[in-house]
Amino acid sequence: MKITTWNVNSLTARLQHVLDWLAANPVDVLCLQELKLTEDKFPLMELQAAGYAHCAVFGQKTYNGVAILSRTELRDVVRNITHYPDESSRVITATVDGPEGPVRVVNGYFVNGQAPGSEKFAYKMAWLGGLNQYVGEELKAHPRLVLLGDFNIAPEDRDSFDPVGLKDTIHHTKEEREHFQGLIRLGLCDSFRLFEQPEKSFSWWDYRMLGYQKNRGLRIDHVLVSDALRPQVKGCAIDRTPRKWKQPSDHAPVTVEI
DNA sequence: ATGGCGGAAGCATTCCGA
Repeated sequence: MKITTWNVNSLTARLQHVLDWLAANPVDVLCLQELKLTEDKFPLMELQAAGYAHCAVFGQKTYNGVAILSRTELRDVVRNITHYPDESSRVITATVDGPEGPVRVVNGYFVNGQAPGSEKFAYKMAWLGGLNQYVGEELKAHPRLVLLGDFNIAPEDRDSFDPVGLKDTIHHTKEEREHFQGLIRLGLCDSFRLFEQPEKSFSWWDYRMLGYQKNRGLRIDHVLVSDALRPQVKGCAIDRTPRKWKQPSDHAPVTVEI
């Protein structure tokens, strides 16, 4: 089965791109971030017509918002993370049935953090602590687990177009990378790195300064798979195609095959 | 040194993203 994560930067603005991409890439599960809409504005009819009969939505006006779209049933949906009183809609969790058993899918839009030392960075650190605790508990109950989404963390220097110039700036700090490793230590692995990948593989490029054209990007969208799922992962890839379309999201979709 | 683009809210301009 194929599971994709994609930060669409407004589902209202990007619906046609999502539909066009799904028509060409009929994945089983699509996890979206930055919907920027409330659930009553979610384009359920259009997505159901595209084959995604089961949609779990955790929306919010203007900012944030996440959803899981599936061809098959979604069970035990959880909105938000426990142990952290987050006012933003950032995490939605559901169980889907894969060919070799159920898969727990945790879809997150991680806090951006703006700049080290800022209040928003402190929020990012606290939120990441709450997320770690939440995912640890989910893993105990559901060993076959995928944690995916927009992590807003470039885990290693090779995940940045300019690791020297951007050293210790947002997405590149030791503290953020330590939190990423904390998730790995729960018993997860970065599925993208299980396979040979092109040099300078990124998932986000700034709209400004011809970021995409110059491949000045970051790899901040990730699919982490649990130790129980790891032996059956067949591939993980970033699809840069929709980033070349007119008025694209600044993020590319990332797909794992299990 | 800074903003550069793009979306939302809402109608001029600000906030926010990464």
